[in-house]
Amino acid sequence: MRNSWADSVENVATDNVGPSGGTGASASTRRSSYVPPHLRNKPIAAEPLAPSQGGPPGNDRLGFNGPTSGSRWGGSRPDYGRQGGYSGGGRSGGGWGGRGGGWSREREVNPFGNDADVDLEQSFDQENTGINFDAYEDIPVETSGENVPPPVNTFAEIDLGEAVNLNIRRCKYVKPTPVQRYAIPISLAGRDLMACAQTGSGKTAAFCFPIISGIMRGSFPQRPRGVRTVFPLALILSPTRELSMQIHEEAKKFSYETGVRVVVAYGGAPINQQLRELERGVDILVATPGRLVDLLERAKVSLQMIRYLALDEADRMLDMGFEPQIRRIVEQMDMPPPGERQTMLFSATFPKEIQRLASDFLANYIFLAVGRVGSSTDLIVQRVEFVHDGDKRSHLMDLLHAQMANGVHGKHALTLVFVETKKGADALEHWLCINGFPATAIHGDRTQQEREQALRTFKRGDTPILVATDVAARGLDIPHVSHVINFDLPNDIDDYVHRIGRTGRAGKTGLATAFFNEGNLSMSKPLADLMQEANQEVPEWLTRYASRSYGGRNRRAGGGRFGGRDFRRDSSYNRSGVGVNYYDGGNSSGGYGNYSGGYGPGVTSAWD
DNA sequence: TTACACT
Repeated sequence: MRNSWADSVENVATDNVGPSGGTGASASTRRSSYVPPHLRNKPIAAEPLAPSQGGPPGNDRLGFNGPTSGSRWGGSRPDYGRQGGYSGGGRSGGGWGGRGGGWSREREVNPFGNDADVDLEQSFDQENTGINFDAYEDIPVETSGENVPPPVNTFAEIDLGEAVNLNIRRCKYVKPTPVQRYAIPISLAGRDLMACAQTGSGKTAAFCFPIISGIMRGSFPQRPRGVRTVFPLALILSPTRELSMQIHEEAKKFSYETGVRVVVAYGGAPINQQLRELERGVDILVATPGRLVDLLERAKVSLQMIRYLALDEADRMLDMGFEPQIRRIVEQMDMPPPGERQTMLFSATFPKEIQRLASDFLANYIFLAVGRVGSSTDLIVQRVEFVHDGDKRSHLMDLLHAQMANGVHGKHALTLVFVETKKGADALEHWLCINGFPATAIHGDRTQQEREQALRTFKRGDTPILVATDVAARGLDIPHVSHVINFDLPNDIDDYVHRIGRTGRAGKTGLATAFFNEGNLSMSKPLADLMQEANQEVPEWLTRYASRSYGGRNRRAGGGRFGGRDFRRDSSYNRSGVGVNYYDGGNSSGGYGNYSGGYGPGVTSAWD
């Protein structure tokens, strides 16, 4: 049902974010044969498997047994340096028929919906991708580290395999985003990676594609069977339940009909259903830390077969609240150490002290910084207004009324309002509702059902205003958020960066308004600096506050147009200062000669 | 000090 205001914004917000993830759709009927998991990696017999052959016994749910060999991708890649990695390329003639396969005989739900294959033959124009590639022109990129693999320009250049390539087309991805262009070759080369890139710039695909293709072509020892413990090959951790769900949804699209199984586990939901999913088999586990620790303690999951570890929103995962849990998972359970697994850390912000912590998890890693696509660029118009606490509600009301008067609201113009506390979120939601604004709220004191419901009605536009705590600050991809209001400013500039990154997604423009008052003095300088960097109009009064330099504990991760800079380059972490050349400013060649593994000479001792 | 992360 469309009404006039919806029509009026239709032209403004015409993003198209690919196919919706329909559920209940039947699997493609084209799939005529099935290669069971326990045969997929068998040495290849002379004849390909007949459609009717094989099929696991009903209780064969731990898959991938038997000696492994066989890669459909026989060609060898240039070796970019990792010794003893898991990139099992080089063999030829193997394969499992390119028809997918899987852990159980049940049909895999088509995450693309019924009609996904219909237009596969059409040529894709950029209108369909949901990503405005023009916005990616001239994105500045920095890489550092030893022997950095060169970026690619097209998916065709990347050897991800037929099945993944098909999913890329189903996703209507025309060409890789900047972070994908750099991160995928790095990851395919088996290298560890620390990457700064705004979510919404294709980060999830950047770490999922290499993991999926690596699992498909890799050879792994037989996973124990007959026990209630499952042994995933890849672990993806994220700081919130909703973000884990979102990663899971995406990963299922990327792995459709590849035979690679993705399972999600998070708290607030009944554990039994998650356990059942796990017991049906799992290659890639997406999880929040708390629930994963629970599963590990119950010995339902073992990490001893982990070959890929990805931390999304890695700086959050390593900050005070999360660090002990993450260390426990990564260092104190049965996960293979750095060097024996491949580790990828992604975040839009990477403060140096967090980089230092993170380097414990990495071996000879490459640092990658992709200029922000969605936050401190001109894609987001940032405004700051001086509003006393007592005036915030009426000021918010003014903003919302003004929006409505301009026709900027409705299904395609959602407003996300960030507050500091859970109580504050409830209070503001209630106040908005009794004042006639269709609002809902999401925060950690609501039940998981309520949280998911809130996100759903917000996305659908049924409640086009969402009041949120920082639970919604990171990573969530909510199309059509046209306005982010920082009703309460966060205490940390990086949190601000993540919050406003909920708008201006995938190359589209957005508006971010912040309410500033005496309670936010410590934010004046970092906020003014950030806005300045982003060519935003900085109000004169904010510059005045900033020049008085309050607080000062608010670090900017890096300068200029980047979300961060390799802390190994910072001389304060490098006492010796002797010609350590980690850094190649032009992302091209040369300049790695002095790097000798680990963190490099003079660096390891810098903080111990 | 808050928020997030398991029953």
